Amino acid sequence: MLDDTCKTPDNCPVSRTLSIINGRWKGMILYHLQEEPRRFGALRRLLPDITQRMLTQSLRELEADGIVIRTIHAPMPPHVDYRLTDLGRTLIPLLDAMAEWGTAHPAEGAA
Amino acid sequence: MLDDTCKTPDNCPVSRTLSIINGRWKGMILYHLQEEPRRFGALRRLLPDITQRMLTQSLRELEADGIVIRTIHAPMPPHVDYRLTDLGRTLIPLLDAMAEWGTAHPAEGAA
DNA sequence: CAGCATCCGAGGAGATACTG
DNA sequence: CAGTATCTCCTCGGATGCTG
Repeated sequence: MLDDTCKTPDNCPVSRTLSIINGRWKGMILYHLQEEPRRFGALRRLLPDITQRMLTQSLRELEADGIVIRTIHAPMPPHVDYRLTDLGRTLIPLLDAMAEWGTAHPAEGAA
Repeated sequence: MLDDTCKTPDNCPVSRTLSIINGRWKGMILYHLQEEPRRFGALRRLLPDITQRMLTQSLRELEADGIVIRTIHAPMPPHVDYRLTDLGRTLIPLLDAMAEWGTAHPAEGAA
């Protein structure tokens, strides 16, 4: 029974989980990091409409939450990649479930 | 392979799923509607910090997305309750998974 | 009881220019 | 290539007051 802990977002596990993947892009970034590490430029190509600013900011926040790790492979020319941490990997079933739900229920409310 | 459909939030099933439960309160509202229909005032008591404005707005958006149904049982004095639709009920496993994840991983990144 | 109308501040998010 | 710095807009969400 989580009712008692779900009076305010700060105490609610559901809200805390959501707060990690909130924002316009984080879900998609995590989605693209599921299979393999990706370079900054690779993510930009996978998400054509994201700005560098939002990609950097989103990755930094995910890093601060312990979800992704940033690895510098070469300083010059710059070569950085991002991969899921072990903690981040535990989110994969959740991402899969969301992808599945979104695929199974495409905008039924808007019909 | 969802990679091709996940270039922009509008096309990404993950993002579309998230867009339904986005915002500060929707996850918690849905959580409290899992078990039984709730009256407006009951939800306010379950979520002491939410404002009427945000509760109304969140419920209206969930209604527009086909996730909850608003039922007027008596016009005067007003008696309204909210319950999950069949579509809304399909979100329960997702909510459970999020609650479980949030419980299992309490702010590890902030450690 | 169950709302609606209005105002307002904080921060999410985009565009653009510059850098090691 | 992989960023940082600024500027700006706009939406989210809170506060308050009023209503059938």
